[in-house]
Amino acid sequence: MERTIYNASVTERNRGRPRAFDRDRAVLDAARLFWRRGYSGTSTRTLTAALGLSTSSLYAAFGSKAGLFEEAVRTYAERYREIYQQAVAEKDIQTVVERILTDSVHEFTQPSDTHPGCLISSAVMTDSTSTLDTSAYVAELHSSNEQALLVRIERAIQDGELAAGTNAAVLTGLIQSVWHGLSVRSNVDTAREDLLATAQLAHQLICQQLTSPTS
Amino acid sequence: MERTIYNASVTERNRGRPRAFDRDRAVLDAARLFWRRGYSGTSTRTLTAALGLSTSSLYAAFGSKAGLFEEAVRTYAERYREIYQQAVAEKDIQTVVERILTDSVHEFTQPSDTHPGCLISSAVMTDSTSTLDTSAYVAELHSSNEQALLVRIERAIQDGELAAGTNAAVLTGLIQSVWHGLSVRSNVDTAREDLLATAQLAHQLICQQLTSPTS
DNA sequence: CCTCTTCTGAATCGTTCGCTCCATAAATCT
DNA sequence: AGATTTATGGAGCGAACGATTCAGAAGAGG
Repeated sequence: MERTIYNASVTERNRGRPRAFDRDRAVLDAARLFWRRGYSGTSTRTLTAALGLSTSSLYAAFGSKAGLFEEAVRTYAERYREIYQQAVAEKDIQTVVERILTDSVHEFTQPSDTHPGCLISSAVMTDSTSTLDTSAYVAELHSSNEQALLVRIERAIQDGELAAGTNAAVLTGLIQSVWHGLSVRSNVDTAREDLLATAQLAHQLICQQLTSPTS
Repeated sequence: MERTIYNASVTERNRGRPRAFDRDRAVLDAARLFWRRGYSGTSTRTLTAALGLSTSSLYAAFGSKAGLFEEAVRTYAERYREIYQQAVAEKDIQTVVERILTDSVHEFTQPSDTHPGCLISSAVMTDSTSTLDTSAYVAELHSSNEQALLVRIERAIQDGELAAGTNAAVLTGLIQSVWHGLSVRSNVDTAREDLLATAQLAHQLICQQLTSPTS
């Protein structure tokens, strides 16, 4: 019945009084707050104060606190999906592994005023107060990324890029574990160069050993 | 002034009406709730309902919601500290790595009625509403564990157990990343055997390659 | 100009929050 | 036994929560 389509970045109909704040910017700022304080830990008053807008503006633009949260999550989730998709499209498996890890680290540790860290692994899953849809979406994202990587690794094994005995599922699990671990450490304190060094070492160990079928 | 020492597991003075619930058990149950729903996401009413006790009992036993949270965190944190300390005491570095990863996975994935998963990496850091003391404590714990591992790895390099060129700090960071990643994945959906396989592969890649100085 | 549409600010709704109070129950101590 | 100490259960406190409402402000279309 109600056709409240909380308009996305580009306003289609520009009649009426124009919005006084930058919508995309508000989503980014909100994401950073949600990431640092969790969903329940971030009140609407905190949001409106930090974003510099009033309650009614927030609800007019996003419908609800959960709506804003979901949009923030989706915005960042798609970045990680893109990283995976671009990575698995690489020609050799070494580059695939390297890009997944290092590109993600770069994404995790972007200059703080535009980036909230990895909202995806941490804040979402630990707060069941947030909408169930959102956690399902995030679970699907991880599963999707993992699946893409798994398929790519299986192909690499068939192509002889990886040793024949390699267990594709287990290797995928390891890379995913390192990825999640990098995400966690980026949220705590760890410097970008340290994370990159970790990514580099992981890439090196995985590729140098598994490419030579001397196992 | 007030000497409210919310008595720990063993009651020293057993005068007065005895407590009707198992205090330790309540801490475990509370930890599981905090882990799944976050600090702000877990209300005192949820806690009292799940733990089967009344508000006044909870506050008499733990002082406050934050007090119960802190005790839950510390309880589990000490388990991980112990895993690290026992692991770094092992004779050869291969066993050190293996024990840190596999023992932690076992701890992460204990039968669900007694275990909350890794409360430490996730729920605590993402909720700034929880006491600042707690996050500082958790940060110190991670730093302490990492330091213990770093020292052990440096010794292994000196002893020739690891290749001379090995960068101890980076290797420590990788193991920590895998550890955090295993923790995250245990919180989501991943089966114990998959996590163990990841731990095993990580151990294998790290040890087989770095022990032979053919790098 | 006027009308239509949309956004803004303030007040405020009902609910839930963490927490306290108090009368009562159940144990120990003398 | 009585006195003392501690735990329980229920009612309810003030504050903060997410969300709503509405009169007015500010643009666009005619």
